Amino acid sequence: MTDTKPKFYITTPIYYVNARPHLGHTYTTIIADTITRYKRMCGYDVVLLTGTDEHGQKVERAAKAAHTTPLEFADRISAEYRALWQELDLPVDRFVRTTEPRHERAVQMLFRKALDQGHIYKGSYEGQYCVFDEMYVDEPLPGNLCPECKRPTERVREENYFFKLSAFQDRLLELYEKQPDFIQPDSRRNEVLAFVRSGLRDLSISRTSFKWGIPFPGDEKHIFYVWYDALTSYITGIGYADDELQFERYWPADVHLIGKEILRFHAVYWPAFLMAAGEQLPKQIFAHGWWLFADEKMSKSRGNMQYPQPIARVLGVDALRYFLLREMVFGQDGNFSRESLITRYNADLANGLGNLASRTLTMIEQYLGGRVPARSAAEENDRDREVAALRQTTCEEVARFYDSYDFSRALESIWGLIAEVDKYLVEFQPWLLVKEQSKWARLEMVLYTAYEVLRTVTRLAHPVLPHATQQIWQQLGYTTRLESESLAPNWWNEQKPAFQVAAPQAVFPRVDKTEAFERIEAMEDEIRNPAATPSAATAAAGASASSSAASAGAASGKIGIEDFAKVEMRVGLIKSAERVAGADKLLKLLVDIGDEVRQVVAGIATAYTPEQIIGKKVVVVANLAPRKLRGV
RNA sequence: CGCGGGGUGGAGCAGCCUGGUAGCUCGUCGGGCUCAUAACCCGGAGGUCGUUGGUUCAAAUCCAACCCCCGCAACCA
Repeated sequence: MTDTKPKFYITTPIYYVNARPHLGHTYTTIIADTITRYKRMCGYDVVLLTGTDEHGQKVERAAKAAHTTPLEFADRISAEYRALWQELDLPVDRFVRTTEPRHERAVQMLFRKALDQGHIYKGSYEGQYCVFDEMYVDEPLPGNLCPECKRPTERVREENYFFKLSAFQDRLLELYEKQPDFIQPDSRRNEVLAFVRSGLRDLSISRTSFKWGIPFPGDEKHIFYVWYDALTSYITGIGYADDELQFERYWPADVHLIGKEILRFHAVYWPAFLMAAGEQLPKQIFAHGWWLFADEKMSKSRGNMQYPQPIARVLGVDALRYFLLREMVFGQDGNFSRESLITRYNADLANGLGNLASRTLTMIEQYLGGRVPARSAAEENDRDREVAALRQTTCEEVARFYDSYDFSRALESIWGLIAEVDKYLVEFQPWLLVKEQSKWARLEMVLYTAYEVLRTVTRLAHPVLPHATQQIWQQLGYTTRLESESLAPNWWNEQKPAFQVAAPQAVFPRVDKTEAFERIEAMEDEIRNPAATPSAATAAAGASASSSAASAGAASGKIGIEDFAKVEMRVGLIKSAERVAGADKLLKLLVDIGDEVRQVVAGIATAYTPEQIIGKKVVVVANLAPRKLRGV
């Protein structure tokens, strides 16, 4: 059945597990989700891919610092990403982890094809290497600092496998030439053109200095360069090495959505890697800008890291989506502030869409007994026709903007239509018409116009505001899922069924600015500075960390998956156990959880004696904040 | 000659590619209305569009030079 529909394959980057998901990742994923919803309403069979990039020296080192293995470390962060997308209702069709076996197969397959075509050679390279950025410094003079991170570089001589990037310079330039929209927006395309024209050097695509990566087929000393590995995930997720039919259906990708900082990898390396293997190229690389915070780049050290959860929890997921898509101008950087977030929420969502829905539905309910108004040609005047015309041009315009991923303009256009009807209602004052029976026909025509616009706006805004629009849709009297309604061209001419509206309910209740601000800020602080991590606490104090043994724990209340994902559970072996003086339920346990021996206090003395429990294995929540119990 | 982004009424931005009455949101002042989530509507005040020079009948918009701000260690869309 889906085979009859045209396909649309879209990807976000696969996010590096070195960082916890923040507003930036969320932005990209929200755009991807919005495009996905839009394309589905236009009748496409859409596949949305995201995932986590889990290899590389940085992960290896971060894991070591966290006293864990790279895989466990990656597991944890990867789970955080999945939990976040779930919390924000961003359903992804394919989630690729670069540590999966299928991905390893895909990378090796792509590589073998390039190898067979003679695009890979083994060479030795000696130069100044920046360990941190995992790259060679251009001018290999000893003592040079890394141009990226200004750290000292190390003299490294490596036998590496090289990819003949230099051989693809002309073909790449030809690609940019023939497909001007391959890289969007245009300003980004110019950057890439300049870079490629300046000359491409062959690229070392293997590493031997560390182990955390995908092994080279036939030469186990080597592992793949992280970008060769990571980019391949775009084909892993649609069956490159496993499912030829699926791969043929969905590849090439219709758009790779990325942030501007990884443009070179996507616009230069990736097409070259694919060309070398004889695979088709993605149709478009779309690079968006960054969110700045008070004009500064988001960064941990500045303490202005922004997380999406507080916004979603205080104002709702739709408010977050609306703000991000409305405020960021096409291809540029955007400024994030809670002030403008809340202002936009109140002005556009509460006073704009929410209020229009409320007043329209209330009047229909009060004046027409809830019956959906019908159009009457006899009562229609020029002004009505003007609004109807605007309704149609808005539909067409919004489709164009959505098609070019210009969300701020699409939303502006939709909101222009909302404002038009607010004006229209004041102009014809249905609340006065209702007082004279002779004007009831006219009244219905006015309400018809308002209803039509509200219906239109609800549908148009659905890709951006999936939850609120569904609510309004039901208040309009529909029982269908809005996502299964069409946004394909000319949908606006379809007949609407006759039925009763449902009771109006506020979909975007106004919020008190100060209060909302403070709530968001408080949650933000909590995420930024979580209670001291257990490893840090034990290392610093060498003292009491208390934790609950799962066998004794009884969860009270329900937690969301996002909370569960934060819980780090470890299996530990109980080394010793003793009763806690002055408490008849508590046992003090020393539990070996692999990289440390943790002291745990558990309220299980009534069920187990110390003798019984020594040597048993238990599940421990390893990242529970330490607390003193009975002085232990 | 490092790269990139930007300088437009109090704040945040659009417009610049495809020159032709300076627009939007918020704020502010005054008025209207009462269906609505103290909302909505109308009107006002407020800008020589960073500077200088050039092209042109005409420049925020094109060209040149200059000034200023921001990002370019890590995290990182």
